[in-house]
Amino acid sequence: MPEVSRKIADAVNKSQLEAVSRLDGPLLVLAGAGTGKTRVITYRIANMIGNGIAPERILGLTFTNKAAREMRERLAAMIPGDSAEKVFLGTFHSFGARFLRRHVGVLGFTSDFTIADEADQLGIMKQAILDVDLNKDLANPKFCLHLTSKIKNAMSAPEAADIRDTILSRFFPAIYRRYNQILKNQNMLDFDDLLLFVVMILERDEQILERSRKEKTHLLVDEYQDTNFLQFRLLQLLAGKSRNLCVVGDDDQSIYGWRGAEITHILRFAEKFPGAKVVKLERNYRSTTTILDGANAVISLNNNRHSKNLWSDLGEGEPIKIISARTGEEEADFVADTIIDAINGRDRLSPSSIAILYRSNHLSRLIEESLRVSRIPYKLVGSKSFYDRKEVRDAVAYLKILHNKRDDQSLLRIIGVPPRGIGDKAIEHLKRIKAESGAIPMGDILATREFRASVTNAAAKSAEQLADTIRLFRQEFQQGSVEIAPSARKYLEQVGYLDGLARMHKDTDEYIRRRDNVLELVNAMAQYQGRNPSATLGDFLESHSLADDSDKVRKDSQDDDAVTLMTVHAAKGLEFPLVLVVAMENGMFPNERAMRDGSVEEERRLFYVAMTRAKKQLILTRAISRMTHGEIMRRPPSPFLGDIPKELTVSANAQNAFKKVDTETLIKALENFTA
DNA sequence: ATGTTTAATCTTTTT
DNA sequence: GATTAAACAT
Repeated sequence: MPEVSRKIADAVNKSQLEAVSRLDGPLLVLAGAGTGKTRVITYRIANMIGNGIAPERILGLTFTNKAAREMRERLAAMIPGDSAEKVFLGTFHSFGARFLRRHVGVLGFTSDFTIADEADQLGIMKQAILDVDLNKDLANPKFCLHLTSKIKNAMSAPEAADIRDTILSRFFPAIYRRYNQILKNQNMLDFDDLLLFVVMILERDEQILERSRKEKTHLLVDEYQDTNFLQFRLLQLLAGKSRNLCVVGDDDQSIYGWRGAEITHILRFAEKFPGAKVVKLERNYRSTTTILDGANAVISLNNNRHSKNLWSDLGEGEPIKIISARTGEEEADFVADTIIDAINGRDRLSPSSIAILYRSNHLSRLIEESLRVSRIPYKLVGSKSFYDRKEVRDAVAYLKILHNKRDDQSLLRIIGVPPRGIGDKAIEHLKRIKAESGAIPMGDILATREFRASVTNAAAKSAEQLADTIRLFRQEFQQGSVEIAPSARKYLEQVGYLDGLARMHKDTDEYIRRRDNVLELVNAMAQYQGRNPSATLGDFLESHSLADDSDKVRKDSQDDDAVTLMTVHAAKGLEFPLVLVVAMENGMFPNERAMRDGSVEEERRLFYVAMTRAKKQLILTRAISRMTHGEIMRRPPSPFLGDIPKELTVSANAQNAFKKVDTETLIKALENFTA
């Protein structure tokens, strides 16, 4: 076994040391919640470098950008020089994107491909359905995208899709092929292609495979329980015969089954990589025994799991609170009151040490209102983020068409925004000519005689202007060594978008707000280039496409010290002294639709993740009735609440928890007192 | 072609 | 309850 530096050996416990020091061959680290997983990974990388493995040859894959960022920071603090910079640490998808920029040529794409976002995918799928002449009532575009993703992730043929509808099952293969063809025509890849194409190239091309294996000799994967088939296959290919593959994960925290993740990968790792060493991390450094025992009791009801025995020596602490409110509003008020008490009361918690978790995004709304009324600073992770605003997406589309002239989706998005005399009719002609001509980019059609002859003078004129401006700035950006932010701003002005916003919104406040959002995007570009001085527009767009929830944080105040609101999914990997989980009702958590898909165990794992985020105190709240779809719904409490042993919990009603005295009663009481 | 009103459709989780 | 598509009026 390789030497481990004294500094590292002193910083880890016995089982952690095993995981850190065994550098060759397959290794599975089963890391329960709060057992120092990130610590193990970073120390392990430091140990690799300490033992002479070149940092360039280490490939660390994660599922979120945030996890990658965190690891790099911790690594940089640990090892001297710029070695930490040289390790590839990133998401599977960003690795795929980087790999494909080099190699995607063999599949007929060019290296300046763009990544299709959800809106692009939907638009392309709608077009594909239209192209195969199917009545759109028969082929739901969203459902088709779902099927497409499943097919790609399983690397199977569209004929193998599991479709009950006989008509759709007959047409789906054609739709699937047409969808991919449109993507290719536009030099675009969807998210799944980012993984699929890497695997295809590695399987097909022995030389690239050998070269890749030599380049990355030591692989490390975080959150292995979330890998899907493509990701598994990628690891298998890259690991090769040397199989220097270390995967870290916790089967109990597998919560992405709906996205194709297969828990069997972690359950059967030792079968797929015979001779694999297995290290279990069971000592929890995070939570009180009350919280841990509660979480263990809940998760032990699952059948499909590695047995494990998580323990901590952090003391019993407070019991788990279960609070019933009459309505969602009352629940939200209770949450705000609890937080005020935690901050100002004897606990003196800082807002940033408090998290409010929920199963689905829309549940944040009521809570937000209460927090605002109570003037509690908060930040919202994910959900309707800044980047989802219409004006920001429009601005991004303007930039995308600049970078990729074949991106028809972006052109269609911006051609009528702001209104410039090109309306439905002109767009019909544009699409018609596109269909007749084959693969000519729509942007080029704008300048053709046929198009100009088909539409009104006004439309032809502004189409020409639009095409000219785009061409002009495309050249500017292609020259490289451009300061992307100022150029982007100039472009958005000259193309008439910023002025257009004013025309589109008579309400000046709204106009200013939207313009500020667009300028905020420009600002984000400047910051991006500040971090990566040689960055091009394409680089910015890629990082924008691959951004995840943890990159999308909406702050309600400038204060960094704020309460965090997020979904349980977004909370994975994080910890907080005080955690509140809201909407603990049957149907909400566990989620009704998820239950219909038969994934009770995954819902339970999700609840396990929620519980194990808490270090000192866990509060679970529910509302007896709640507004959903605009009508009041009564729901029974979540069955998960009953799965927690009674001796670990205390239950109460929200209205008794914080006695609210309105001013009138107070005055009366005072009067009585003075009298 | 564009602006305004009404109807409809959904909210599970996301790289 | 909020966003988006479709229908209608200017």
